[in-house]
Amino acid sequence: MNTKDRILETALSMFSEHGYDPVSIRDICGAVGIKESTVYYHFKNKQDILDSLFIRFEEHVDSLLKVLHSPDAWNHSQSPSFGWIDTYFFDQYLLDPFCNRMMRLMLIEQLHNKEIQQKYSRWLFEEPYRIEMSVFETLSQSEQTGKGFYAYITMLVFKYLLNGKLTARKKNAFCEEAHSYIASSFGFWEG
Amino acid sequence: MNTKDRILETALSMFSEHGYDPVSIRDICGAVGIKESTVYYHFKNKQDILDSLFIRFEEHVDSLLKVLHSPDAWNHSQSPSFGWIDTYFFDQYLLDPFCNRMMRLMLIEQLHNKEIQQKYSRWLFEEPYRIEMSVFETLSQSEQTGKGFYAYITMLVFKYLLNGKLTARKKNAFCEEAHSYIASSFGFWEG
DNA sequence: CATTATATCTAACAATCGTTAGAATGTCAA
DNA sequence: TTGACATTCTAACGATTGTTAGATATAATG
Repeated sequence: MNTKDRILETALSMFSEHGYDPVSIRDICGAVGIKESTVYYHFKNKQDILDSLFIRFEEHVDSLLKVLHSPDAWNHSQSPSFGWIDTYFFDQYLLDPFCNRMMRLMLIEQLHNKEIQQKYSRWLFEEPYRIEMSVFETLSQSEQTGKGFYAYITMLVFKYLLNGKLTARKKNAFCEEAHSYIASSFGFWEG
Repeated sequence: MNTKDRILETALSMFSEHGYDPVSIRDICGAVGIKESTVYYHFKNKQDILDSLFIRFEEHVDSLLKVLHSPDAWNHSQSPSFGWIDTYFFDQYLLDPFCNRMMRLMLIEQLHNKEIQQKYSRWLFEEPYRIEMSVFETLSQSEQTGKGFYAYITMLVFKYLLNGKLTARKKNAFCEEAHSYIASSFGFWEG
C-alpha cells in the first residue's frame, strides 16, 4: 500500500476510536512510520485527511446503493429477502470494517460538526430506513412490521457496532440477536 | 449559583457538545467569567471536573431508580402504565436537560474511555431495558412486545435525543413518534 | 552522467494546552 | 482594627498542537 493510503487507513483507525481532534498528526505519523511533514506532501492539511475519508466512504456507499437499486439485485435467483439484507446490508455495510469505522467517526464528530451531522443522519438513519422499508414493501409486509424491524436493527447497531472497536464478539452478538429477532418475529430465516 | 456549580454546569454544557478533550479549561473559564487558576481552587484538575459530573449524575439517577422501585411508585392511583413511563422515564430521565447532557457526554467519551464505556452501557442500554421490561411484565405483555418497545424507544433516543443539542423540536419529534408507536401498537395511551 | 520530478526528511514557528506559584482581594470573627 | 481564612487574580512553566521552509534522498528521463 502506498503512503497516502496508509495515512488514510491509519488516520481512520485512530479517528474512529478517539475522534478527530484528539488524534494528532504526530500520532498518525508515529503509527505509519513517517515524519509529520510527509503528510503535508500528500494532503493540504489535517482537515483534508478527513475530507478524503468521507469522499472515499460516499463513493463506496454510492456504488453499494447502485447495486441495491439495480434491477439485477431484485430479480435475482433469490428474491429480496432477509438473506439479502444479511448479505448486502449487514455484511457489506454495517459490519464492513471500513464502513463501521466511518460510522463511528460520524457518531463522534456529528456532535459538534453540522456538516458531519447531516452525513450522520443520512447514513445511519435515513438510508437504512429507506433500504429496509423497501425490502419489507417487496415482501408485502405491513409498514408497522417494517418499522419495528428497522428500530430493532438500529438499536442493535448502537448497542454492538458503535461502541468502541468492532470485535468478533460484538459482530457475533449483533448477528445472533438480529437473526433471533427475525426468527421469532417472522418465523423464518432464509439464507 | 456558586462558582463551583457554575463551572460544573458550563463544563457539562460544553463537554456534551464537543467532548471532553476539545474543551479547554480556558474555554470553560471564558464562559463562566473567571480565570483559569480559579478552577484549580475548586477542582484538583480537569479530570476532577468530569469525575464530579459523573458523581452528581449517578446520585441523581440512583435516587430516581429508588423511586421507581419503591412500592409507592407501583401502588399509586395509576398503576404502572405508559403514562408512568412518560412521566418518569421520559420527562425525568431521557428528556431531562442534565441527564440528556450526561448521556451525550457518555456517548462521545465511551469511544475511547473504557471506564465511561461501562457507564454508557449501563445507563443507555441496561437500565432502560430493565425498567421497560419490568413495566411490560406488570402490564402482562409478552416479552417480545416489551423488546419491540425497548428497541423502538432506543432507536428514537439515538435519532432525536443524542444528536447535537437537545432542542424543543427534537423533544417534540421524540414524544410524538414514541406516542404514535404506542398508540398504533397497543391502541391506547393513558396519561 | 546530468537533470528533473517525486517523495521524505530535519528543524523550527506561533499558538494553545493543563497546570502551578505566589500575590491580591474579599469576608468575617476576635 | 487586626488577623485568619476563603476566594480570585496575575503571570508564567513545559509540553504538545498544526503547519511550514528548506535540505536531502530516491527514482525516472534525457
